[in-house]
Amino acid sequence: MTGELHLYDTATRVVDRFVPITPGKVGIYLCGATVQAPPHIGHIRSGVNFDILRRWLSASGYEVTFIRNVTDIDDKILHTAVHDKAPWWAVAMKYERAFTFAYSSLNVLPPTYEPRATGHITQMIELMQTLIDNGSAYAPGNGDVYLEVRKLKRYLTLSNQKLDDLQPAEDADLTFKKDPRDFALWKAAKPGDPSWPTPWGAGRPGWHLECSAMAFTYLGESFDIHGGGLDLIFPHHENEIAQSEAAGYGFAQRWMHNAWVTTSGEKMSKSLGNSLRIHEILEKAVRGIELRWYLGSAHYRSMLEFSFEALEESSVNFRRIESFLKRAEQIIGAKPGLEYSAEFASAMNDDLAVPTALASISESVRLGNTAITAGDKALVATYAAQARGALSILGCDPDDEAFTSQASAQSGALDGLIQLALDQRTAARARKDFAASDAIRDQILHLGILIEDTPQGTRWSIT
RNA sequence: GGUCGGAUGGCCGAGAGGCGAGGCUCAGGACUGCAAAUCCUGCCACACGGGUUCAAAUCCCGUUCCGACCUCCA
Repeated sequence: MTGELHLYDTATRVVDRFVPITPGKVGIYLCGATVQAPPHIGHIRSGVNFDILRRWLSASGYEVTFIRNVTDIDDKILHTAVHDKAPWWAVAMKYERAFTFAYSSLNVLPPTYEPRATGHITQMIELMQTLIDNGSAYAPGNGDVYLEVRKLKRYLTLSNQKLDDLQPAEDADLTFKKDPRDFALWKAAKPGDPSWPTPWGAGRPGWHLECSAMAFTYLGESFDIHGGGLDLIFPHHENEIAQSEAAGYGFAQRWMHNAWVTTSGEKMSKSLGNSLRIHEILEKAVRGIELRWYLGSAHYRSMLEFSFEALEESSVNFRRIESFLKRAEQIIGAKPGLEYSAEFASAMNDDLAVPTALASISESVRLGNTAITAGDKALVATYAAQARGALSILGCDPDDEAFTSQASAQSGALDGLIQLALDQRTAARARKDFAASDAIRDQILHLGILIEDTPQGTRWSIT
């Protein structure tokens, strides 16, 4: 692959060269969370995958505008609110915070802007007005507003389906719809539900409208990349396209969809109850940086079959790279730089071939370790910079503040105490009292501190 | 019924006509007081049956199994 970025497009099902609308700039809209429950690792995989895309675009010199929405009003939020006996807006805020926590724990960069659906009712009404004025949508008079899908020039172009092949909705309500496949832009208020006034009656947004309205507000009529999970292709993204194109917008030039995290071969789903929550994994299993490494390690279009064994194995792999960087830092006497190899770049340019990019990092680490043995400081610095720079693009730089601030609290005094024990042990080894030195090593290991003897002296790390 | 994916070594996970990705595990070696770490070597896999080709994990035909979407979904 060349030095030019190539990306897959769900609409064409082909990997081709990425050409932005405006040279040097990229606008991305990512469907973010519907804040109805705590985030599971599938949600955050999507965040991580697109964060890697964003970081690679930035590293490649693009100025990226990254919009990731929060859908803070929908049926499930209202149901949860009733169940929890809490106001719907409290439910939405609670889970929005949980998502924000999960994103930041895994070093997913905050979006350029994070618009909430409820903050864009005005823009939605404007969009609906446009669609009604040009005959694409209709308000039957009960407060609902529908898009008339039979009138569209094209529809279902992403999922490549035929309108008549779709399984008819079982509960299609034809009281107000002209066609059972017409979808709601706006839903009339029911007693007790939150509502906003519109020219067609009080109500609340349908599911798809907010993304079209917000993408237009922040990225304009046409923008470069629209992303989301595989399951959003239909109906969500099809309906976004329908609304936006009916309004005369060019909308997204490229569609990218991340695949699932699965457990036992099945999609991780809220309804099946097999979801793995981010905070549970961080409490029980691994650090944030390791979870990120794992979630980012498979290609974004491949299923990732989750298991704690695989997560642990992946973490072992990561710690090897991390420990190389630590040793390299000691030897060169400074933080390694932030470069990346040509192999890494060409892998990333090939539709973000992270697994291949990972192989190039392993190569840098191996060569770097050999350079350490050889005592070649310049080479150590070169390979350490390659590894660290590549890690940084994947959002897994161990020296990134996002991670160091999580761990550094305990160091300080501990450092001195451990040094005391190490001095005792070094003295014992000097007088060949190996029973004593091994006893120190064993005892300190029980406390979770690993001691290693190297030609450069004894080093320790927290296990 | 329609649409779309997948099946790769003990495990994870790339690749998409020839030149054995990478990692983890395991075994052996080097180094080491011993460990650990590191490096080296080894472990020749592509669901099944046909076909095309000088050459197939990769292309074609068929089969089996698994999964996703079809108006809640990352």
